[in-house]
Amino acid sequence: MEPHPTGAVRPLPRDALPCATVELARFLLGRMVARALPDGVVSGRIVETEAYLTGDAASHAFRGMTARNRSMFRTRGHAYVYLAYGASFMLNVSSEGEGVGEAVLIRALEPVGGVVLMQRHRGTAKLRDLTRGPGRLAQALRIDRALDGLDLCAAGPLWLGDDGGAGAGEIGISTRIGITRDAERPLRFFLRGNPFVSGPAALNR
DNA sequence: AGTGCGATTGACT
DNA sequence: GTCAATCGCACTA
Repeated sequence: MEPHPTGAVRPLPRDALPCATVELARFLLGRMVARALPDGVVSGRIVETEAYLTGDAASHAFRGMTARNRSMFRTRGHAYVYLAYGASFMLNVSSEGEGVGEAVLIRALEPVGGVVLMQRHRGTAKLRDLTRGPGRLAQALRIDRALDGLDLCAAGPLWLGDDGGAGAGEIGISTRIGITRDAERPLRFFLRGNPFVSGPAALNR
């Protein structure tokens, strides 16, 4: 199917999302994230994800539910947004059922719609610097803690979508980036060869 | 109440 | 390639 001519991003209904976290992380590759703002809609294609699982020492939910991570425990398709290193917001999609603390981190997008807006938000014109990395894409889409807990399966300020474009392509797998505990698990997924994937080249093969 | 530490980024050598 | 900024949060006492 061709991308919709107007660039519209149809929301993905919840029952289209795989329940299992690793399956969801792979499923989301090639799908869209769309953000509605007063000046227009900004969107990008997901090219890199990571899974955070139950019993995973790298996960924020490892020690149970807290005020920060409670959105991870919602049923699949809800936003878990948190601030990392005091400066960068991270967008996750909750997975599994209500009460299970698992999620998929969106690590990189390929810019699709509203590039001029993204350039303004990021303070750079360079396409490759707009949404390569979880903190960068959050800034490009103006995602912050106010969106934590949002349902991403319906049109609203932020949603997951399918524009009918780009089939996923070949999926690469590696260890996750920037963690120290449970660092050897192959839970990072990316579209091989896509220039908007973050991380060191050695992990992108 | 105090402390240590990040699911990162951008500036710099 | 190296490295410091920055602050909310979870943990200790």
